[in-house]
Amino acid sequence: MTTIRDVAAAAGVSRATAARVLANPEMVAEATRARVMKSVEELGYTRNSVAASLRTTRTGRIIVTVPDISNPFFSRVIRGVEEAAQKAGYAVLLGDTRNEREREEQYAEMLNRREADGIIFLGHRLPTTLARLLDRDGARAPIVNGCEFTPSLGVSSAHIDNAGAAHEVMRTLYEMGHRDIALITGPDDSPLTRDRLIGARKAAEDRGAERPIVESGDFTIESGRRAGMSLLTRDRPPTAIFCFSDEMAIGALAAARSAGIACPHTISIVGFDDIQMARYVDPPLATVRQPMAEIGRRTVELLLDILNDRQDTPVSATLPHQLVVRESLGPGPHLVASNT
Amino acid sequence: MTTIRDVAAAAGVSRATAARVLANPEMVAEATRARVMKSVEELGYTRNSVAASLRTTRTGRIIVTVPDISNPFFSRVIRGVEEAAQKAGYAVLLGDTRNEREREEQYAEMLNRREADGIIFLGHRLPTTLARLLDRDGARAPIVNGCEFTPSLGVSSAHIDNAGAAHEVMRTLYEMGHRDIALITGPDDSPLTRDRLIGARKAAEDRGAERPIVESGDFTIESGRRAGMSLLTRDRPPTAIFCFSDEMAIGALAAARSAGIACPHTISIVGFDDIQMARYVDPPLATVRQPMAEIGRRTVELLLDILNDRQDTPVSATLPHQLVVRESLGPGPHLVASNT
DNA sequence: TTGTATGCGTTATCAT
DNA sequence: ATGATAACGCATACAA
Repeated sequence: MTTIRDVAAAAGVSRATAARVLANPEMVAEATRARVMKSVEELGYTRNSVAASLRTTRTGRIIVTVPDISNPFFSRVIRGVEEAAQKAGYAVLLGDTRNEREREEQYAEMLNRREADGIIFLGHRLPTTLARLLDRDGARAPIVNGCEFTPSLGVSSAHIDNAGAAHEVMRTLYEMGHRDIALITGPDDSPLTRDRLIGARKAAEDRGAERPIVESGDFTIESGRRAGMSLLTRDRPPTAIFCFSDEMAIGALAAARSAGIACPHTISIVGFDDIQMARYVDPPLATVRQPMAEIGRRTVELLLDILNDRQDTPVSATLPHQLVVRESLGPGPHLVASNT
Repeated sequence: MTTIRDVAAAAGVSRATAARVLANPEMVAEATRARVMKSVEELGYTRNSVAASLRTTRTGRIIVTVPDISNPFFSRVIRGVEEAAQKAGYAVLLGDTRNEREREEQYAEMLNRREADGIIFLGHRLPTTLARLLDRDGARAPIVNGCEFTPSLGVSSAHIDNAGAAHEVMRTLYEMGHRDIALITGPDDSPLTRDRLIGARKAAEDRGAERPIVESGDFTIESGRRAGMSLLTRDRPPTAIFCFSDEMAIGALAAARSAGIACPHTISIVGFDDIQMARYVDPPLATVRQPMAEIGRRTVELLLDILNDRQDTPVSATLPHQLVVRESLGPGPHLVASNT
């Protein structure tokens, strides 16, 4: 491989000068610069980023861990991450953790080995390696979370107002005449589930309504189908189901179809995320739109702020969500009564 | 940061010995080893991978570029890649190229800068940087393709028999009594489109049937919807549409629904890939199953073979596909006639 | 079994 | 404006 040495030799200058042409061209005389550039071209020189990193202690990489890259919500977030990172000159090291703690730790360890400058973790578990780092460096540790926010972690995060969004959905369901409402949540230990649950229950309370029935899922289609089936075969089934992910809602939709229960006529279904598929299923799915790419971009910005010493206290970036009403949401049995 | 020097000093041995404990423990005396390990623990030492890479010229990373990570087909392939890479001790640098040549080149350049040991590109365009490398090192260049195979490139690749699969779909459609068949293909310049087109036309020829009508899309839902709409509003619409991706098929399904055309009664629709959503749409989508994760894993194996000098001639790995018949595929108008 | 010494290719400091 | 030179932290050939 050709090194800066070769270039310098070919151009008849010192290594220092050759290096300067590449790093600070304006510091070098026009003629010398041209000569060096010519050698660079001729020899096909490209900088060895490993050597550069050793010297500068910067890798130009960020790690991003995600519970499941094949989940359409996360893949959109990742797209935002990649876009922002690439624009800022960073490369993305992708870690699919499959929700396994061990894999989360493995990727966190990479930060210690200096394989990357920082880490963005999507998901709710803070690997112990990162906790240690956080302990030592506080808010200056290059760690950012996406989607789930737990203030006590002391980590910057980009997310929506999950409690608020869930509250809105429930209020809308009540206004449309629904009283028997069920929830299909995410895993019980996730702050995201917790926040939405808080918002949903608060709405019931505000309304003086019964507490919603709760089934928990894991955000997958299949878990939505199962939970949906279980809800729809109850003695007194709900008239509306609010799912904490679109994929689960699509599963619930499939459950209703196979049980011969019409949506939205007999059962209304609302999802969460507004993945692309939401508008193409039958009936089109009402949902809460999350700005997925923007969440991804924002986590990168938060991380860059830390890396560039522009931030020394954790930031909680709340991005706007939007309730998207589509045909899967119809009036409930109490609509008239509640309107008069 | 604590380095191997600190560890050596703390343990009262030379740097070499300390380093050996970590790399070749069996070469070091039991007692010394224990002493060194103790220092490692106490000081919280972790190897600086950048320095190690500079010395060994191995990064332990592979680059994977993908046209669109939010495409469910690719995200599954990537999952397979990540899994296999991680298992082999490699990390994955993800590049979402958005089908833009410039971005493809950018990621290819990273190989030159030694930011990774090899590259897997999903998509059909070979960046010029890689072409140059291939020119120089032939089959020993650490470059592998996934999904699309063009023998002339001289690159190892993992994929299915696209022509064969398309042939099978068409044959099945004919056998079920369809005569007016339309195709919604991918981009015209992709070998994948070309191969499937070849297979489909061959099937028509073998059958002595008319050439299928062709609309081209770009694998997205929206392009499928558009193409589907255009096909369904023809003077003499087809009775079956074979789409080169499930997402386009789902778009076509939506088009049929909005046009009031019943599937499968009036129009049969077949997709390609068997993404998870295929079985949950209404009606469930008939399709060709591709072993997505396996394709991903296999590309990694092919790359590792090159990196470990186990392979010096390009390999074309053809993985098995499977026609999956579901309700979106029904009998055509000529079923009885053709059977008697 | 352990230690000494060198170099990987940069970047950056300090002279000139 | 340019050059000489010293790290960065590790791995390893060679010597002891």
